[in-house]
Amino acid sequence: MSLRAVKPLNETQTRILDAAEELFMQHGFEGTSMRQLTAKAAVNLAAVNYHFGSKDALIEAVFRRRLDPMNAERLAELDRLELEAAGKPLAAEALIGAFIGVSLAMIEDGRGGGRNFVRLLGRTYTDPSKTIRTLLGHMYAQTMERFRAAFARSLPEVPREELNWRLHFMFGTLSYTLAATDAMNLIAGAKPEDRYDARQLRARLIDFLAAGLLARDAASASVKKAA
Amino acid sequence: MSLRAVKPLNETQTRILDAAEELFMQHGFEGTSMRQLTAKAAVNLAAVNYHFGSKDALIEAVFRRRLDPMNAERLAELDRLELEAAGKPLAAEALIGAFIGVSLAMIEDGRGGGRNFVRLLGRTYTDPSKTIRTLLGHMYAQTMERFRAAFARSLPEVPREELNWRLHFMFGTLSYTLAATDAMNLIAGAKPEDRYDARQLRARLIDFLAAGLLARDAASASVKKAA
DNA sequence: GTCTATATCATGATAGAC
DNA sequence: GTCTATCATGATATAGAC
Repeated sequence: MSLRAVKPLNETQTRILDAAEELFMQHGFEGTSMRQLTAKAAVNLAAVNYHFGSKDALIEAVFRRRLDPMNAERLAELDRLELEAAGKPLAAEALIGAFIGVSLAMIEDGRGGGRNFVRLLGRTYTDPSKTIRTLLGHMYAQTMERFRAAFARSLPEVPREELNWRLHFMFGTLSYTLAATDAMNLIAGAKPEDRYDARQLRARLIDFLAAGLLARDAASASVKKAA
Repeated sequence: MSLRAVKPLNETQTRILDAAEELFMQHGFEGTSMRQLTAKAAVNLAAVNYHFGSKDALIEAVFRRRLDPMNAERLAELDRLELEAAGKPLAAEALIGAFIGVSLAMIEDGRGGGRNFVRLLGRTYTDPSKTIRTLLGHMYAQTMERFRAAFARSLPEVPREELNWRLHFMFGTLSYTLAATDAMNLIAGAKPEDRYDARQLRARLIDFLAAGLLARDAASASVKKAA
């Protein structure tokens, strides 16, 4: 939860975490062995258990190292926006930008491993394991609640339940976009890599998502009639 | 590729495939062992290798059993829509509905295992394994090309590259929505299960996605200026 | 703190009886 | 087609030397 509960990491621990986020991204948690992991990190086989206790505890540490600062940054940006707005509701575009911008900026952190992490994160949002889901749920709890409330104030004309769904869709789009940062897998004529420019992607996503969030609410009306 | 290349399955094979799509969905491909799988299917440990040859071949069979008919249905619906339209471009809403409807209908197939499959499919779209990605790419190739062309005719005012991105975002939303059919994981106050009604979800998704696909193209214009 | 060596168990695959 | 038994390998984790 708290930011300062994180102990400083020594070099061995950092190398383990870096290797872990790359291998977990490539092969999943269960598909990555301690042997692969310690070999890639160039540390001893026993080092993971010594420093983290177990493989599960390592998984948690991988997320905690990046996610706690990322969410702190999101909240700081939301604070800043709300201070500027002086009580007025924020534009949906600004809220979307504050939420997705932090992740997207990391796509371009190739050497520092941030890119590996956000791809891993994108995949993990859809991980069905209860342990993982609970872990992510806790790490995101306060951030999500603040943003949900801010979106509700920004879009008072969208019913609460409809808004929940649209926010769900928004996370889906972000999650998939992060997970697939090396290819538009299914789009036939699309070019990969070189077009994954974070700034441009940010602008495209904001346009797409803002339009979706603001869509005229035909669905819930028509279904209410049918039900 | 072709539909009729699929051999009829006996009961043992069907039980193996049903167990596989549930376990692969829950624990991933590498996290599922043959022992778990054959135990759940109530068949002998050697049966997978006898009937399918290997674990990898089983994975392919799992996707082929459902995906080939699903894509055939998508194309049939597209044929039907284009016939009706008699040469005129189709509405984006109709195209979205034809593409996503087939997957969404399977969410409600609890007993038949269709729900397990679409959740698995949602996860697999973001699987980084080259083998898996190539497999899905091949299975979707013709379908994607036909739909991409139809969307391009439907939305002539959206530049080709921008449209590719928006379709990418659309698959992301669908993928995540399918993968997370038991919970809006990250949305705090949201209720799960009982609200995952396929018809309502379909309407909500079409509204959201159509608005996104049709969004005024501010992003690519502003970035072109900056570049 | 780091390493080697090893304990213990699970894995995918197959050979061969029925 | 189904089964048991088994192989070779690789898994996580730890004990104990340095």
